[in-house]
Amino acid sequence: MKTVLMVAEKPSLAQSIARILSRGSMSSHKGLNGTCSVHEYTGTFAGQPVHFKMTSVCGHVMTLDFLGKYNKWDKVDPAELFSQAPTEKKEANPKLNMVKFLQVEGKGCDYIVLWLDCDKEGENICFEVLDAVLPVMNQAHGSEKTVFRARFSSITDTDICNAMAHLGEPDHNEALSVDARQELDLRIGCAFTRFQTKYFQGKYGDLDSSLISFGPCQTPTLGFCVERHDKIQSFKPETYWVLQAKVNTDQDRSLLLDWDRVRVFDREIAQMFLNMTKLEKKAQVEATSKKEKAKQRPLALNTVEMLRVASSALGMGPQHAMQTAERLYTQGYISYPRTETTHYPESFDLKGPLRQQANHPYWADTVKQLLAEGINRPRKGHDAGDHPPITPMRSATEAELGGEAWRLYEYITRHFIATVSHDCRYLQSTISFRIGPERFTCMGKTVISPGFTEIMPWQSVPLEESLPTCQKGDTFAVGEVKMLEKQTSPPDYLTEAELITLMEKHGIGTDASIPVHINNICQRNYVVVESGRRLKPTNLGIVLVHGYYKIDAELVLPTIRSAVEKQLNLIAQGKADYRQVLGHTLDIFKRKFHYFVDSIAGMDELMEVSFSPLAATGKPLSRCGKCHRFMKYIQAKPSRLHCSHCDETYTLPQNGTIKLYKELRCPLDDFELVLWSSGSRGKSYPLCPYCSNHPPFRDMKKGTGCNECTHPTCQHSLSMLGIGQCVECESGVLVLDPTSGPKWRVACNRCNVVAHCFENAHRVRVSSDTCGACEAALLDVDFNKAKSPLPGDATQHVGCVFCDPIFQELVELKHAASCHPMHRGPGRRQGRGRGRRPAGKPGARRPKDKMSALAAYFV
DNA sequence: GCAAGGTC
Repeated sequence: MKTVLMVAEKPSLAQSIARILSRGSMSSHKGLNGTCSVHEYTGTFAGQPVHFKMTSVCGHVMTLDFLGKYNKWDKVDPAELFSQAPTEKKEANPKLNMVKFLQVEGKGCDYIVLWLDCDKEGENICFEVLDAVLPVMNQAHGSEKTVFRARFSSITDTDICNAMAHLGEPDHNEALSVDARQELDLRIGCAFTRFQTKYFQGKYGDLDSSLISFGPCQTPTLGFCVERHDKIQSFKPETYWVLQAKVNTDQDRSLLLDWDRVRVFDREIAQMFLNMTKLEKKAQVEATSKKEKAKQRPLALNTVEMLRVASSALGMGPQHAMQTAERLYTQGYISYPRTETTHYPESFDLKGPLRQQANHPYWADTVKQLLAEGINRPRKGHDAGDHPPITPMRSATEAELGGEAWRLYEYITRHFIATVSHDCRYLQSTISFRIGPERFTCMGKTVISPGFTEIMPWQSVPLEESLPTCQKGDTFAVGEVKMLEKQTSPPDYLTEAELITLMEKHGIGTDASIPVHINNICQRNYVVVESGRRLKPTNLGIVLVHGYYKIDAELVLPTIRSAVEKQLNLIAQGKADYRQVLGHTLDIFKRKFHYFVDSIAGMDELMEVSFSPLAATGKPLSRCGKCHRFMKYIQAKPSRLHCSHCDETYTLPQNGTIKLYKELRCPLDDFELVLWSSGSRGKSYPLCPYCSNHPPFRDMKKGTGCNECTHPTCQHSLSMLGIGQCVECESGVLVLDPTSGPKWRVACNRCNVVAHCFENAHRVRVSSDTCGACEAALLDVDFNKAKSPLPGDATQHVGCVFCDPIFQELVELKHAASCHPMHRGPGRRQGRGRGRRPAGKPGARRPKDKMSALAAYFV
């Protein structure tokens, strides 16, 4: 029997589609990556009995990047990224082992049916899948077709079966347009980002952003925020005047009337109108009207709308809202949360999800009534052909979900119930009055039937006192007419919800990527989220956008993205050649880039106003090994040391504090060492600013401290302070923290394992001897006389922290003990070693003299 | 260290 491989875009869809096509009779198992499942069943295909294997990828299989050597920022001129630098496709998520997985499942299959999402990205993934799988599939017989594309617009039985019955072919042009998009985004984004970052970070010390990024989506996103900022800044309040009249109604109440002219900007004129109306004692009714109006129930919920409401009503950022929604989805509480669709397919079972809510403590009554009286069909929305609108699938309580998840779930559920409820109907009454020559109006709303506003009370028509019943010609006594002086007020900063709307309107990002772009401009310190989730641009954000405007406004305008997308669509439609469009667009941006580089002084002028030059930033901290002058410690990200005499910058590890380390110097370069420590777990280690940026040994990585330095004799090095292999990670070594006394600690030099060793010891040294059982270095400990834990009056003890019975009592290496060879039984690891020996030479002792030690490291 | 797009 032949085998048909079928591939969907994500595991959840593979399952739903397989369930539909197999009519529920399939057997499933997890694939080798633990994420994707394989669903198998038998059926017929092209008139023959076959075995079906339905599985999925996880989004894109591949991602585009430059060849490794072009990712060295110091070695490559960003201008090269436009053409010279070759790109390669890499596995998007190496942990998933997607290519291998597809090949294992695809081996020996005869046909492949591609069930990827029916958009351009999906079409592109089709070819990524084919690249992986075609080489291992059975060869076709003669001219027989083996590759098929299923096109579907919803995940319903009829649509899926229909797609299966009318298979087509993958569209190469659509896939190519995505290839072009990827290459453009990569080359343009990286070139501008690297240039800006290096240029400004090399000049200013208080920029407070480790990355000054640029991108075709994030930059216009920032642009929207700064545009609003500029409007606020340039706003000039204007004074205006309003007439307000009160009339006394029969019921001994008064009624506030609005002036039909709304407002005037000339005080004299307002005064004139006031004088004229003041003469009049009666207000005459000129007309009355009553109109029945409806407030429409909401459209079914899609991602972008959910994100808007999450931000504006629930105070949840889009990134966080998406994470929460995804959790609700994987736990089965809601349907797939990433969808553009606001329309339920005809066949969608609306009553099922509704019934689920019939006993919910908060809305059981509303739901039961709807079920009894019949639901209202949801309004006709937009069908993007991806997934049904976001729908609650299972009832849940606040206690079950907790906090944030509950609030989002509650909103989703209320919204869903609202979509099948009736519109809110109300009566709008209007009375028009004339007082002297001026007209005034009074409006009132009374609810006829609340409809969906019952389940969405925040949408309800506000309760108002009802208007008096009257008719044309009636008169009321004027209680008071007064003139109010008011001022126009500036707009406020853009809310996140408004930004989402703007992005959607201009086609900046997609439902899945909008949260990412907003998050990016926050993380890069271009904007900060203020109360009410309003986005206030920082100085850096403002200067960047003003700089783009000054040099080349297209770099920040939302129009450039859509112009590029138009070109890409031509590729997709087969009306333009992929190479030509790509080459042409890259050429334009290359010119823009060179112009930007040549004109950067224009942006620099703006930077100068807000930021201080490197030399004027920071506090003197440690001495440079070259000129022996103090270098300044620049705290703003990326934190670093700057020697203004040598004009050199030395990057420091981030997210920790830096202190001078006892004025000790590195034996290799004479730089004064600094002590890096992280707050949370009390980890710290000395670090040479020069070695950390220019590692002296081949096996020392850039950006590391003395605890990874393999200097054979320096008292701060891994060689001297290392004890043994880390208890958790594979490559790390536990290193004594020489500054940690009196509560002595050892810490892994790779992962974040920190272990407490001894208290009440005034000195701890790492001995040159190793443990006979596990090869870890022995510790030589001098305890305080008064508090020594040792038997008798002894204060000194030498032993292995893992194996010595006295030390085992004291050392909090609980985790370590359980996986130590002595307690673990026959294990994989041989000895613990101390990591400071060259690998592959078990049992090799540390060379005793310096020369042979150096020789060992320089081979 | 960089983009934007999928998805987990």
